Amino acid sequence: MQGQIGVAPMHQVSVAVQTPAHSLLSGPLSYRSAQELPPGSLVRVPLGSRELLGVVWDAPTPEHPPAHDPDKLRDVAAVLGGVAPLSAHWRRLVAFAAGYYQRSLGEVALAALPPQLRELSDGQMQRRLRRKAVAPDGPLPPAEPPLALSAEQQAVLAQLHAGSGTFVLYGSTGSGKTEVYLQCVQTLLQQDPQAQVIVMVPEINLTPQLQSRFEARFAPVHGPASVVAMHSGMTPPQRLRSWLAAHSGQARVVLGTRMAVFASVPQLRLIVVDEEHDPSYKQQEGARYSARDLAVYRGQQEGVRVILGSATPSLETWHHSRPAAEGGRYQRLHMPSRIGEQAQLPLVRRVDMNHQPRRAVFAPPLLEAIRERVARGEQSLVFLNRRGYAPVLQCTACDWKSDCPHCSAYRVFHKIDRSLRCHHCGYTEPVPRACPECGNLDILPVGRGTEQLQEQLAGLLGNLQRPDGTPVRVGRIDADSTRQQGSLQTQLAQVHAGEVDVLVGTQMVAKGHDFRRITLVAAVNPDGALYSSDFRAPERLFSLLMQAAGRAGRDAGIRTRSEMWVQTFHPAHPLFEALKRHDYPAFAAQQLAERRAAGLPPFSFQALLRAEARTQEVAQAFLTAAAAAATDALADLPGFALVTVYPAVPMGMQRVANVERAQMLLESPSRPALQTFLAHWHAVLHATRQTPAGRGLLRWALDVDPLAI
DNA sequence: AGCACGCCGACT
DNA sequence: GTCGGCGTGCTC
Repeated sequence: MQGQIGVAPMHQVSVAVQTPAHSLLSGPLSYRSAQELPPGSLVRVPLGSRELLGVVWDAPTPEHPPAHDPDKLRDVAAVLGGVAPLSAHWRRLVAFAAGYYQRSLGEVALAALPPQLRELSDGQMQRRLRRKAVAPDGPLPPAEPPLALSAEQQAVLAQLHAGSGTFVLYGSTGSGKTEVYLQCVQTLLQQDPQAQVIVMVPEINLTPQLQSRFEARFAPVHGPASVVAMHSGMTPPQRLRSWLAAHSGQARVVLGTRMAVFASVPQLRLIVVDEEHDPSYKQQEGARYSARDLAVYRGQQEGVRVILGSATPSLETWHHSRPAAEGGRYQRLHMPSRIGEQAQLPLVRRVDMNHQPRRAVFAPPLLEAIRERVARGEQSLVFLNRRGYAPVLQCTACDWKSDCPHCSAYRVFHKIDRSLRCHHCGYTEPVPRACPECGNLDILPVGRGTEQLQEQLAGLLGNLQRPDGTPVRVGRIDADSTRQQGSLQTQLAQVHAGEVDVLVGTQMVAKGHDFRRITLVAAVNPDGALYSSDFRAPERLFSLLMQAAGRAGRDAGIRTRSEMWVQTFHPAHPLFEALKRHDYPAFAAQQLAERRAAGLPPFSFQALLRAEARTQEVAQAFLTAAAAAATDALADLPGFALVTVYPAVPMGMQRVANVERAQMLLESPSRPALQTFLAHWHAVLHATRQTPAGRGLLRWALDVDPLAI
């Protein structure tokens, strides 16, 4: 390299490398290169004493000269020649995400690449690329034929093919949304031998099921590597292989979780976001992006269709899909009917807990209904969104409770291993024999979780027999029972095989899994979300209950109409009224009216500044100083007056692992005004950290479009 | 954020 | 005398 100085002209390149947004090195760094490197090239560059993977961004122009002394630039160490440069579309997506979510370009760019790319040299890379794809054993099975479509599905498919832009596929659980995705993809892949699509699901758990459906349909036609998965549960080599297959155009379908929105897909023709309302699409650390929102942006940029599918769309999406005459930007497609012989939606029954025996966990009529199901050989699903045996342990003599010493939360009692576990920091201890405060031997569980429900149900149904004379079995599926790799799949298989009569579970079982023989779903205690301080709690509850209800009665062979039972102290609540009618539009209209009146999203835009420190005072002092600095430094910005900065407050979970957390809400009716404010605030925040108000601060972060406040 | 350099306590 | 604690400061 050095020998070429003065011989070959040296080029200057800007390179995005992984630098945190907090440091002063937030933009791309400048390097010298003997070769001219097209934007998007992958390179290795020296930074300090390290050598890092970087992405060539744009060459410095006269308008944007390198910020650094040109004589002190270091040379690009290596070019990953085996990998084609990342496209301008990909770079624009990354740049947009970095700007919108207030993170550094390099951080977003590198997070969007498979981690193993950072470790491989060009030589290793070339070897990896030369390795032939493993030939499948024997001939491929014939492609699974497409299913016959209902009239509704056909109409929707026709509109998808005729139109362009962003679509909302609003269809009940069981209305056959997946088949619509499959056939839409099939047509696109047939039309264009290079076409590629991205299909996203909210959770890793849901990928195997969908992947096998896509593979059965497309692998025999387009090759064994035509469908690849992309999620964080894969090993680094698997992720690299999928990424390269997508980047090289070999993979035609990229199926994955939110990270898949950043996949390099050169011939993108469609993005599907299934269950688009699901909160999992929002990344909750690092760059806090919404994969659903980025999918819509990416679709617009690349001029390809985006399908947002849900039975209960997010209110933001629903609002955007109002009629175009009212300002809607997405096209709403509706599939109201369930397909198959069992076309009815489950009957929703509300149980007024005010009129049930006091302290009853299960209302007698619900128990009776479960017993009937067991006797008929049908399955029931009991849903409670709280794992463990009891959320807190309490002393009967003094006021001791099972607090976590490191967090502002109770430790949860897990009877299975007699432990007290903090669900926030993980701190676990054996249950004390006596009260640690006063020595009293009577310490009692308060409230209940899935473990306790399972135990109580087993007790209440204990004398019951299944039709074949064997005793009733009560199973449980939650994050605790599925901790082991593959254990969820095993337990689901047991449920499918009919080994369990009553299944107790958290929201994990409400999402996406088909239970063919379940004819009763019960929500034991859903009232918590009705009067929550989180304005999105009702939306989440409605969606969860609709999804849970959708688990029931998907087997055409079962003749009894399935039922969804809701135990509540507020049976007349509008949320349950709408649920009873399966009336999402009514629920959405009511919620949107409230949001409009209160000036909440989607009628305003929000961001949170979060701060962490050893003490609450230090965390809040930083936030308050940051707000004051904004008033001083940003007052002349266009739209400044449209941004409301609320006072700093402790976070809902105030202390986690001995770190105090505080936050400050920003709100504006104008997204551009909020964006302008945030973009300029960044430098101010950085400077505020250096002032006395930033002393002792552990870290700060911005969350744009936060889901929970 | 890494990873250096740098200046003070308990060990082979 | 050195190994190592983590406090500031720099990285194109």
